[in-house]
Amino acid sequence: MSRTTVSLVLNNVRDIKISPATRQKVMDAAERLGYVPNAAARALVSQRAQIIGLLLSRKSHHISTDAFINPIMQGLLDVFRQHDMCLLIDIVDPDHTKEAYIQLARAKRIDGILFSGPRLDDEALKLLEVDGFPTVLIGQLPGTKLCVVDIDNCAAAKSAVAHLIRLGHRQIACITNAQLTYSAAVERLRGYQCALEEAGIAYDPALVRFGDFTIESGYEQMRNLLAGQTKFTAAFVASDTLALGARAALSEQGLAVPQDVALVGFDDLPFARYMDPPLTTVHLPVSDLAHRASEMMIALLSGDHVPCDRVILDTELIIRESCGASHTSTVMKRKEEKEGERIFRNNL
Amino acid sequence: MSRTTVSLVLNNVRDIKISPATRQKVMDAAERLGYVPNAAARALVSQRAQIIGLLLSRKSHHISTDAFINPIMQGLLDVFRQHDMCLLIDIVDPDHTKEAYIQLARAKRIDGILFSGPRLDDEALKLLEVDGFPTVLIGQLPGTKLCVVDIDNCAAAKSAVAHLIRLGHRQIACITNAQLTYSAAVERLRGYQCALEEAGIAYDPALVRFGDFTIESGYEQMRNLLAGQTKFTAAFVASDTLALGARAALSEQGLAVPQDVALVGFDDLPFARYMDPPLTTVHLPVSDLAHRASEMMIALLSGDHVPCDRVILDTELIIRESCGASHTSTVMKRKEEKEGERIFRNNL
DNA sequence: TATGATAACTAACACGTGTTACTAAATCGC
DNA sequence: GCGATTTAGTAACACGTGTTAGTTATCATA
Repeated sequence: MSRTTVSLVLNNVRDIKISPATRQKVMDAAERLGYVPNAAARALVSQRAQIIGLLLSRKSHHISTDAFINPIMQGLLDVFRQHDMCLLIDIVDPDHTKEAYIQLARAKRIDGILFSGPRLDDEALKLLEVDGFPTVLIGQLPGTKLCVVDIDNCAAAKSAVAHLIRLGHRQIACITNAQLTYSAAVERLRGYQCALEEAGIAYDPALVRFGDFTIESGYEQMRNLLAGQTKFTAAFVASDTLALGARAALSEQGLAVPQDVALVGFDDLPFARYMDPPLTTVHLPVSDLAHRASEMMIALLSGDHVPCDRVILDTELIIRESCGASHTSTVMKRKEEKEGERIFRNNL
Repeated sequence: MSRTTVSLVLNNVRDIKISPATRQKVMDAAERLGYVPNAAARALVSQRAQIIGLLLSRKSHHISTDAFINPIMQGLLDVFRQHDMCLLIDIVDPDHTKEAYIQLARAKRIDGILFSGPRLDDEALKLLEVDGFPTVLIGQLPGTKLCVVDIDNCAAAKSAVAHLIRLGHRQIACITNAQLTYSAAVERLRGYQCALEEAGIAYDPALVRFGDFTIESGYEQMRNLLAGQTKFTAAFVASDTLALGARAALSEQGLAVPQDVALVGFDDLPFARYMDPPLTTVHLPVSDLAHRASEMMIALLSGDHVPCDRVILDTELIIRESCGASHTSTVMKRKEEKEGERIFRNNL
């Protein structure tokens, strides 16, 4: 019984004639010995590592509180499992070696890259495009030909702020989710500006602050806003994580939400509905994003024609109580939330 | 100029004579071509994949809200980066193929396994032990010889509950962080029981509920407790994530924290200090856990003698306001938190 | 100049698999 | 009974690297 026979049997190669007896003998032996083909040898000959890299483009210390990562990972693994793919994770921190992830690609340690949260100033990303390395962006990047799976951050943010305007607010503060090197932060800020403009409200930089992914930054920036001269009756915080910190800063100053300051978040993280008051926020279809991204990657790798290289998923404005638009009684509010929540689809 | 010369130069092999001119020529060419040695070929010949697997032992849908994972990943990557190691992530869900992760090991796709949150009924783990595969548990497992990095869940839980007792509470409810198939859940429950026992309080199963990692389960189980006949004035929720849900259930019923029900959590997740009121909780040195675990793995792989195969890190009870022991004014509370927080070291 | 030592480089093997081309045995058609 | 076809199995190469042993050129020494 040769090595070849074993390979043929274990890989279940079609249209090949192996007697059932031999086949069974091979299976038995493999089972008995706990034999599993060596991944490196297999990768070497097949030119496929069967590993996809998920690259998180943000500072290392921002990973801890990033609630976006987990559902993405879960979604990816769900799909990968069905294709015998593995998931490798790495951080792309501008403070580290710039081309670290390019090396992963060139060494063929990974077959493809899912790139989350691209930065506008990431030069290495362009290298990937030149190399023609299979890449899917989770998030957008102006002027790239790479595959993209994302939401319309601008439209989503606009709908959130428009909602506040609809409720009568004119002085609306904004805290971005991150610095403007991150494309999502730029887009969400732009949505804020668009909503103001459409309502004929002048954009006032004194009401805008820049966060950096963390709860702390939400807290600090809200304190900063409150310490400023310009008054506001509502705030759009472009990340639920930061909204949590912002709310803490508000109640620390004795300000009630939504009575004194109406609050709207972004992301609809799991805790948003359990905040006090429950947070009005933009729902991000994180799970869908992950599924679409991973399926696009699989298609890219299998050489199939990729039908659409630009997927923009719908978001929804989930209206809870932090914006002051909900009027269900406090006691029963959460019980009826599913019915009580009003949803505005942003991309119809 | 042969392939061998290139290999020698690029790997910076010591005690080998290569003329500076040749050396430079090699470096230049590599730079120009963007050459990076093929990982699979390297792994095949060196018998090292340079990849460590982080295995998350919990149900797939519990990954989303598990705030423990991110800081662990961050800590691991910090250490791995210095050793040219990569991080591969996978979920060990009892509903999937049991031996999926054993295959990763046998295929030598990964050099070692960091196993987070071992379940008592995981049979495959014993296989790893038999195989002698480099493994470090993050969390404990009775009767294993594997390396362990963990905290003393029992002592930590005990100190939290003892604190409530010290404040005068006698009817103390408990919601576990997970089902009792997870060793950490068992230990935390045991800590709760020990504290009661030492104070001469009878253990009442009517005051105990079992969570499952999610905010929802905290919410549901607290509602369940409140709907029960047995009254309580305090609750120990063995996970901050669940505590968030529990607090929502309390305020939904018009119960104030800590006036009506004192609350103590576990984990000291980033949001704990920003809850309203700030959550008294047990601080888990997550970052340390990750560092110690990864360093232990590196030592294991380098064949060094591993000095200690069982590292138990200290926890601290962080006293904020949800337990009713803090008396700083509400307005200034967070500002003075760092000084105002009282800390009890659990393992001296 | 002959001898040995050293510097600089290379040919050849090993790693464990997938795959192709080939051989031997068995079966079939007439 | 004999060539043609099908069935079952194998030898040999390729994948891209690290490494060992070996081969020239260069140079110092007696």
